Amino acid sequence: MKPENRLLDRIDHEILAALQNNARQSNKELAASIGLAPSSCLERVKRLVHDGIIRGFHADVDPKALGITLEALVFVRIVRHQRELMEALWAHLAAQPEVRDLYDVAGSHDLVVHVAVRDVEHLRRLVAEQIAGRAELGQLETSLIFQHRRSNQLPDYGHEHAAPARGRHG
Amino acid sequence: MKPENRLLDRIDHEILAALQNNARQSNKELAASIGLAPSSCLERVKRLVHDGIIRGFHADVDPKALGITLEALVFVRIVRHQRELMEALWAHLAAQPEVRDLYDVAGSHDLVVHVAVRDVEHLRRLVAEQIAGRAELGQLETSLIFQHRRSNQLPDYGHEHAAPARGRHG
DNA sequence: GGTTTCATCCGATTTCAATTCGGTGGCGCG
DNA sequence: CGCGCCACCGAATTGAAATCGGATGAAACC
Repeated sequence: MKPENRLLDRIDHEILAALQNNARQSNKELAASIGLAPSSCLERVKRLVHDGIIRGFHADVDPKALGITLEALVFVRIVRHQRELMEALWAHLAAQPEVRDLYDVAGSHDLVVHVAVRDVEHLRRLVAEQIAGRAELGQLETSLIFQHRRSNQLPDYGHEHAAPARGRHG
Repeated sequence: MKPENRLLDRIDHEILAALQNNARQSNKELAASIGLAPSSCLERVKRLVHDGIIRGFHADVDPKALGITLEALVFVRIVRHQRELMEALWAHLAAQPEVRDLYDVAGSHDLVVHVAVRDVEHLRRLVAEQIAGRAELGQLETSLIFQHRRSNQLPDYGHEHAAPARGRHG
Protein backbone atom coordinates (compact mmCIF):
# COMPACT_ATOMS: atom_id res chain seq x y z
CA MET A 1 0.00 0.00 0.00
CA LYS A 2 1.20 3.50 -0.82
CA PRO A 3 2.32 5.69 2.08
CA GLU A 4 -0.22 8.37 1.28
CA ASN A 5 -3.00 5.83 1.55
CA ARG A 6 -1.78 4.13 4.70
CA LEU A 7 -3.32 5.29 7.89
CA LEU A 8 -1.03 5.02 10.86
CA ASP A 9 -2.32 4.54 14.36
CA ARG A 10 -0.75 5.61 17.61
CA ILE A 11 1.36 2.48 17.89
CA ASP A 12 2.80 2.96 14.43
CA HIS A 13 3.79 6.48 15.35
CA GLU A 14 5.48 5.26 18.47
CA ILE A 15 7.40 2.67 16.51
CA LEU A 16 8.52 5.25 13.98
CA ALA A 17 9.65 7.62 16.68
CA ALA A 18 11.58 4.90 18.46
CA LEU A 19 13.29 3.66 15.32
CA GLN A 20 14.23 7.14 14.21
CA ASN A 21 15.94 7.56 17.51
CA ASN A 22 17.63 4.18 17.56
CA ALA A 23 17.26 1.90 14.60
CA ARG A 24 19.34 -0.86 16.12
CA GLN A 25 17.47 -1.62 19.29
CA SER A 26 16.27 -5.17 19.38
CA ASN A 27 12.72 -5.92 18.45
CA LYS A 28 12.23 -7.20 21.95
CA GLU A 29 13.24 -3.89 23.51
CA LEU A 30 11.14 -1.96 21.04
CA ALA A 31 8.12 -4.10 21.76
CA ALA A 32 8.56 -3.70 25.49
CA SER A 33 8.94 0.07 25.25
CA ILE A 34 5.62 0.45 23.49
CA GLY A 35 3.79 -2.29 25.34
CA LEU A 36 3.34 -4.87 22.63
CA ALA A 37 4.27 -8.50 22.22
CA PRO A 38 7.49 -8.97 20.21
CA SER A 39 5.71 -10.91 17.53
CA SER A 40 3.10 -8.23 16.99
CA CYS A 41 5.70 -5.52 17.02
CA LEU A 42 7.80 -7.28 14.44
CA GLU A 43 4.80 -7.65 12.18
CA ARG A 44 4.19 -3.92 12.31
CA VAL A 45 7.80 -3.00 11.64
CA LYS A 46 7.95 -5.31 8.67
CA ARG A 47 4.77 -3.82 7.33
CA LEU A 48 6.07 -0.28 7.73
CA VAL A 49 9.17 -1.20 5.78
CA HIS A 50 7.25 -3.08 3.13
CA ASP A 51 4.84 -0.19 2.62
CA GLY A 52 7.66 2.29 2.22
CA ILE A 53 6.85 4.26 5.36
CA ILE A 54 10.29 3.33 6.62
CA ARG A 55 12.64 3.92 3.71
CA GLY A 56 15.78 2.52 5.25
CA PHE A 57 18.08 2.30 8.23
CA HIS A 58 21.34 4.20 8.21
CA ALA A 59 24.35 4.57 10.44
CA ASP A 60 25.31 8.12 11.35
CA VAL A 61 29.07 8.39 10.94
CA ASP A 62 31.30 11.16 12.26
CA PRO A 63 32.53 13.07 9.19
CA LYS A 64 35.88 13.79 10.82
CA ALA A 65 36.59 10.08 10.92
CA LEU A 66 36.29 9.95 7.14
CA GLY A 67 38.74 12.75 6.52
CA ILE A 68 36.06 15.40 6.04
CA THR A 69 37.30 18.63 7.56
CA LEU A 70 35.07 21.05 5.71
CA GLU A 71 31.46 21.35 4.67
CA ALA A 72 29.79 24.06 2.66
CA LEU A 73 26.51 25.21 1.20
CA VAL A 74 26.64 26.15 -2.45
CA PHE A 75 23.83 28.40 -3.65
CA VAL A 76 23.13 28.09 -7.33
CA ARG A 77 21.07 30.32 -9.54
CA ILE A 78 19.93 29.07 -12.90
CA VAL A 79 19.91 31.40 -15.89
CA ARG A 80 17.71 29.60 -18.33
CA HIS A 81 15.02 27.48 -16.77
CA GLN A 82 14.67 24.57 -19.12
CA ARG A 83 13.40 21.39 -17.66
CA GLU A 84 15.89 19.08 -19.32
CA LEU A 85 18.91 21.16 -18.39
CA MET A 86 17.65 21.38 -14.86
CA GLU A 87 17.11 17.65 -14.62
CA ALA A 88 20.52 16.92 -16.05
CA LEU A 89 22.16 19.27 -13.57
CA TRP A 90 20.22 17.71 -10.74
CA ALA A 91 21.28 14.23 -11.72
CA HIS A 92 24.86 15.32 -12.17
CA LEU A 93 25.03 16.88 -8.72
CA ALA A 94 23.21 14.01 -7.06
CA ALA A 95 25.81 11.66 -8.47
CA GLN A 96 28.72 13.49 -6.87
CA PRO A 97 29.91 11.70 -3.75
CA GLU A 98 30.65 15.01 -2.06
CA VAL A 99 26.99 16.05 -2.20
CA ARG A 100 25.14 15.28 1.03
CA ASP A 101 21.97 17.21 0.40
CA LEU A 102 20.49 18.66 -2.71
CA TYR A 103 17.61 21.14 -2.51
CA ASP A 104 15.53 22.45 -5.37
CA VAL A 105 13.98 25.59 -3.97
CA ALA A 106 11.86 28.55 -4.86
CA GLY A 107 13.23 31.99 -4.15
CA SER A 108 16.35 33.92 -4.94
CA HIS A 109 18.39 30.76 -5.37
CA ASP A 110 17.33 27.75 -7.36
CA LEU A 111 19.53 25.04 -5.95
CA VAL A 112 21.16 24.65 -2.57
CA VAL A 113 23.88 22.04 -2.39
CA HIS A 114 25.36 20.78 0.85
CA VAL A 115 28.80 19.34 0.19
CA ALA A 116 31.35 17.56 2.38
CA VAL A 117 34.96 17.82 1.30
CA ARG A 118 38.48 17.03 2.40
CA ASP A 119 39.76 20.58 2.52
CA VAL A 120 39.55 24.02 0.97
CA GLU A 121 41.40 22.99 -2.16
CA HIS A 122 39.02 20.12 -2.64
CA LEU A 123 36.08 22.50 -2.30
CA ARG A 124 37.59 24.88 -4.82
CA ARG A 125 38.09 22.12 -7.35
CA LEU A 126 34.65 20.67 -6.78
CA VAL A 127 32.90 23.98 -7.31
CA ALA A 128 35.07 24.94 -10.25
CA GLU A 129 34.97 21.65 -12.09
CA GLN A 130 31.61 20.13 -11.24
CA ILE A 131 29.35 23.11 -10.69
CA ALA A 132 30.66 26.28 -12.27
CA GLY A 133 31.31 26.22 -15.98
CA ARG A 134 27.94 24.73 -16.72
CA ALA A 135 26.14 26.77 -19.32
CA GLU A 136 22.86 26.69 -17.46
CA LEU A 137 24.24 28.34 -14.35
CA GLY A 138 24.07 31.93 -13.27
CA GLN A 139 25.44 33.24 -10.01
CA LEU A 140 27.17 30.89 -7.61
CA GLU A 141 27.72 31.51 -3.96
CA THR A 142 29.66 29.25 -1.67
CA SER A 143 29.27 29.50 2.09
CA LEU A 144 31.42 27.59 4.53
CA ILE A 145 29.55 25.78 7.28
CA PHE A 146 30.78 26.60 10.75
CA GLN A 147 28.34 24.36 12.51
CA HIS A 148 25.67 21.94 11.49
CA ARG A 149 23.04 20.22 13.55
CA ARG A 150 20.77 17.58 12.16
CA SER A 151 17.73 16.25 13.91
CA ASN A 152 17.17 12.55 13.55
CA GLN A 153 13.55 12.86 14.59
CA LEU A 154 11.00 13.99 12.06
CA PRO A 155 8.08 15.93 13.53
CA ASP A 156 4.86 13.99 13.68
CA TYR A 157 1.65 15.69 12.57
CA GLY A 158 -0.35 12.54 12.20
CA HIS A 159 -1.92 12.16 15.61
CA GLU A 160 -5.07 14.14 15.02
CA HIS A 161 -6.42 12.00 12.22
CA ALA A 162 -4.79 8.76 13.27
CA ALA A 163 -6.42 5.45 12.58
CA PRO A 164 -8.25 3.94 15.53
CA ALA A 165 -6.65 0.90 17.07
CA ARG A 166 -8.05 -2.32 15.74
CA GLY A 167 -8.55 -5.82 17.02
CA ARG A 168 -8.32 -7.08 20.53
CA HIS A 169 -7.75 -4.88 23.55
CA GLY A 170 -8.69 -1.81 21.56
CA MET B 1 39.74 7.01 21.88
CA LYS B 2 38.74 10.23 20.15
CA PRO B 3 37.65 10.02 16.52
CA GLU B 4 40.37 12.40 15.38
CA ASN B 5 42.98 10.15 16.90
CA ARG B 6 41.57 6.89 15.67
CA LEU B 7 43.10 5.54 12.53
CA LEU B 8 40.73 3.47 10.46
CA ASP B 9 41.89 0.70 8.19
CA ARG B 10 40.33 -0.58 5.03
CA ILE B 11 38.02 -2.97 6.86
CA ASP B 12 36.69 -0.21 9.11
CA HIS B 13 35.90 1.84 6.06
CA GLU B 14 34.06 -1.06 4.50
CA ILE B 15 32.04 -1.55 7.65
CA LEU B 16 31.13 2.12 7.80
CA ALA B 17 30.07 2.15 4.18
CA ALA B 18 27.96 -0.95 4.63
CA LEU B 19 26.25 0.33 7.77
CA GLN B 20 25.55 3.72 6.27
CA ASN B 21 23.78 1.92 3.49
CA ASN B 22 21.90 -0.52 5.68
CA ALA B 23 22.20 -0.27 9.41
CA ARG B 24 19.92 -3.19 10.08
CA GLN B 25 21.67 -5.99 8.30
CA SER B 26 22.67 -8.76 10.65
CA ASN B 27 26.20 -8.90 11.89
CA LYS B 28 26.50 -12.23 10.18
CA GLU B 29 25.63 -10.78 6.77
CA LEU B 30 27.90 -7.82 7.32
CA ALA B 31 30.78 -10.07 8.27
CA ALA B 32 30.25 -12.24 5.22
CA SER B 33 30.08 -9.27 2.87
CA ILE B 34 33.46 -8.01 3.97
CA GLY B 35 35.10 -11.39 4.46
CA LEU B 36 35.49 -11.51 8.21
CA ALA B 37 34.39 -13.86 10.94
CA PRO B 38 31.19 -12.69 12.70
CA SER B 39 32.94 -12.41 16.02
CA SER B 40 35.69 -10.20 14.66
CA CYS B 41 33.24 -8.08 12.78
CA LEU B 42 31.09 -7.55 15.83
CA GLU B 43 34.12 -6.48 17.81
CA ARG B 44 34.94 -3.83 15.25
CA VAL B 45 31.42 -2.50 15.06
CA LYS B 46 31.19 -2.22 18.80
CA ARG B 47 34.48 -0.41 18.87
CA LEU B 48 33.40 2.03 16.20
CA VAL B 49 30.30 2.83 18.21
CA HIS B 50 32.18 3.07 21.47
CA ASP B 51 34.76 5.41 19.98
CA GLY B 52 32.11 7.70 18.57
CA ILE B 53 32.95 7.02 14.93
CA ILE B 54 29.44 5.70 14.56
CA ARG B 55 27.20 8.21 16.28
CA GLY B 56 23.96 6.34 15.99
CA PHE B 57 21.56 4.35 13.87
CA HIS B 58 18.43 5.95 12.53
CA ALA B 59 15.39 4.92 10.54
CA ASP B 60 14.62 7.02 7.50
CA VAL B 61 10.90 7.71 7.53
CA ASP B 62 8.81 9.04 4.67
CA PRO B 63 7.75 12.57 5.67
CA LYS B 64 4.43 12.23 3.89
CA ALA B 65 3.50 9.44 6.26
CA LEU B 66 3.87 11.82 9.18
CA GLY B 67 1.62 14.46 7.74
CA ILE B 68 4.45 16.61 6.42
CA THR B 69 3.37 18.11 3.12
CA LEU B 70 5.78 21.00 2.96
CA GLU B 71 9.43 21.71 3.63
CA ALA B 72 11.31 24.96 3.39
CA LEU B 73 14.68 26.61 3.82
CA VAL B 74 14.68 29.73 5.94
CA PHE B 75 17.65 32.03 5.45
CA VAL B 76 18.40 34.19 8.44
CA ARG B 77 20.65 37.21 8.68
CA ILE B 78 21.80 38.41 12.06
CA VAL B 79 22.02 42.11 12.76
CA ARG B 80 24.18 42.26 15.83
CA HIS B 81 26.71 39.49 16.12
CA GLN B 82 26.91 38.82 19.81
CA ARG B 83 27.96 35.39 20.85
CA GLU B 84 25.35 34.92 23.54
CA LEU B 85 22.46 36.03 21.40
CA MET B 86 23.65 33.81 18.63
CA GLU B 87 23.94 30.82 20.92
CA ALA B 88 20.52 31.42 22.38
CA LEU B 89 19.00 31.64 18.94
CA TRP B 90 20.78 28.48 17.87
CA ALA B 91 19.52 26.59 20.88
CA HIS B 92 16.03 27.92 20.41
CA LEU B 93 15.88 26.83 16.79
CA ALA B 94 17.48 23.48 17.48
CA ALA B 95 14.77 22.79 20.03
CA GLN B 96 11.95 23.28 17.54
CA PRO B 97 10.59 19.95 16.37
CA GLU B 98 10.01 21.36 12.88
CA VAL B 99 13.72 22.01 12.38
CA ARG B 100 15.44 19.18 10.52
CA ASP B 101 18.76 20.88 9.78
CA LEU B 102 20.38 23.93 11.21
CA TYR B 103 23.40 25.48 9.49
CA ASP B 104 25.61 28.20 10.84
CA VAL B 105 27.34 29.55 7.75
CA ALA B 106 29.65 32.24 6.50
CA GLY B 107 28.47 34.43 3.67
CA SER B 108 25.47 36.57 2.93
CA HIS B 109 23.27 34.61 5.31
CA ASP B 110 24.20 33.60 8.80
CA LEU B 111 21.79 30.77 9.48
CA VAL B 112 20.06 28.36 7.15
CA VAL B 113 17.18 26.43 8.65
CA HIS B 114 15.57 23.45 7.03
CA VAL B 115 12.05 23.01 8.38
CA ALA B 116 9.37 20.38 7.84
CA VAL B 117 5.80 21.50 8.41
CA ARG B 118 2.23 20.37 8.02
CA ASP B 119 1.14 23.04 5.55
CA VAL B 120 1.61 26.62 4.46
CA GLU B 121 -0.23 28.02 7.44
CA HIS B 122 1.97 26.07 9.76
CA LEU B 123 5.04 27.43 8.00
CA ARG B 124 3.75 30.96 8.29
CA ARG B 125 3.13 30.61 12.00
CA LEU B 126 6.46 28.93 12.62
CA VAL B 127 8.42 31.66 10.87
CA ALA B 128 6.38 34.45 12.38
CA GLU B 129 6.31 33.19 15.95
CA GLN B 130 9.56 31.30 16.40
CA ILE B 131 11.98 33.03 14.08
CA ALA B 132 10.90 36.54 13.15
CA GLY B 133 10.34 38.98 15.96
CA ARG B 134 13.62 38.17 17.59
CA ALA B 135 15.60 41.29 18.23
CA GLU B 136 18.83 39.82 16.97
CA LEU B 137 17.50 39.07 13.51
CA GLY B 138 17.84 41.04 10.35
CA GLN B 139 16.49 39.95 6.99
CA LEU B 140 14.57 36.73 6.71
CA GLU B 141 13.97 34.81 3.53
CA THR B 142 11.85 31.70 3.26
CA SER B 143 12.16 29.39 0.27
CA LEU B 144 9.85 26.49 -0.36
CA ILE B 145 11.54 23.21 -1.19
CA PHE B 146 10.30 21.60 -4.38
CA GLN B 147 12.55 18.63 -4.17
CA HIS B 148 15.10 17.32 -1.72
CA ARG B 149 17.55 14.51 -2.10
CA ARG B 150 19.70 13.30 0.76
CA SER B 151 22.61 10.95 0.39
CA ASN B 152 22.96 8.40 3.11
CA GLN B 153 26.55 7.70 2.19
CA LEU B 154 29.24 10.08 3.39
CA PRO B 155 32.24 10.39 1.07
CA ASP B 156 35.33 8.64 2.33
CA TYR B 157 38.65 10.45 2.09
CA GLY B 158 40.48 8.22 4.48
CA HIS B 159 41.94 5.58 2.19
CA GLU B 160 45.21 7.25 1.35
CA HIS B 161 46.51 7.43 4.88
CA ALA B 162 44.66 4.43 6.23
CA ALA B 163 46.11 2.38 9.01
CA PRO B 164 47.82 -0.81 7.90
CA ALA B 165 46.09 -3.99 8.88
CA ARG B 166 47.43 -5.48 12.06
CA GLY B 167 47.72 -8.95 13.53
CA ARG B 168 47.27 -12.20 11.77
CA HIS B 169 46.97 -12.59 8.03
CA GLY B 170 48.28 -9.08 7.52
C1' DG C 1 68.65 -12.48 14.92
C1' DG C 2 65.98 -14.12 18.42
C1' DT C 3 62.53 -13.08 21.71
C1' DT C 4 58.85 -10.57 23.72
C1' DT C 5 54.69 -8.06 23.29
C1' DC C 6 50.52 -7.01 21.43
C1' DA C 7 46.53 -6.52 18.63
C1' DT C 8 43.71 -8.96 15.78
C1' DC C 9 41.42 -12.73 14.24
C1' DC C 10 39.06 -17.24 14.49
C1' DG C 11 35.67 -20.78 15.79
C1' DA C 12 33.23 -23.52 19.37
C1' DT C 13 29.94 -22.65 22.90
C1' DT C 14 26.46 -20.46 25.36
C1' DT C 15 22.92 -17.20 25.68
C1' DC C 16 19.31 -14.74 23.94
C1' DA C 17 16.62 -12.82 20.23
C1' DA C 18 14.02 -13.30 15.82
C1' DT C 19 10.65 -15.71 13.52
C1' DT C 20 6.81 -18.81 12.92
C1' DC C 21 2.28 -20.40 13.76
C1' DG C 22 -1.99 -21.84 15.77
C1' DG C 23 -5.35 -19.96 18.71
C1' DT C 24 -8.28 -16.06 20.71
C1' DG C 25 -11.05 -12.17 21.24
C1' DG C 26 -12.97 -7.66 19.79
C1' DC C 27 -15.10 -5.15 16.03
C1' DG C 28 -17.67 -4.30 11.96
C1' DC C 29 -20.85 -6.02 8.85
C1' DG C 30 -24.63 -8.28 7.14
C1' DC D 1 -27.58 -11.90 16.45
C1' DG D 2 -24.21 -14.52 14.11
C1' DC D 3 -20.25 -14.39 10.81
C1' DG D 4 -15.78 -13.19 9.28
C1' DC D 5 -11.81 -10.50 9.78
C1' DC D 6 -7.99 -8.43 11.81
C1' DA D 7 -4.70 -7.57 15.17
C1' DC D 8 -2.84 -9.51 18.98
C1' DC D 9 -0.68 -13.01 21.91
C1' DG D 10 2.48 -16.76 23.55
C1' DA D 11 4.79 -21.15 23.03
C1' DA D 12 8.03 -23.49 20.09
C1' DT D 13 11.64 -23.35 16.80
C1' DT D 14 15.20 -21.49 14.34
C1' DG D 15 18.95 -18.64 14.03
C1' DA D 16 21.86 -14.87 15.42
C1' DA D 17 24.57 -12.34 19.01
C1' DA D 18 27.83 -12.40 22.52
C1' DT D 19 31.66 -14.64 24.97
C1' DC D 20 36.08 -16.71 25.50
C1' DG D 21 40.40 -19.29 24.96
C1' DG D 22 43.76 -20.05 21.88
C1' DA D 23 46.48 -19.25 17.71
C1' DT D 24 48.99 -16.09 14.50
C1' DG D 25 51.81 -12.76 12.69
C1' DA D 26 53.72 -7.91 12.94
C1' DA D 27 56.33 -4.82 15.07
C1' DA D 28 59.27 -3.61 18.88
C1' DC D 29 62.89 -4.61 21.73
C1' DC D 30 66.97 -6.34 23.34
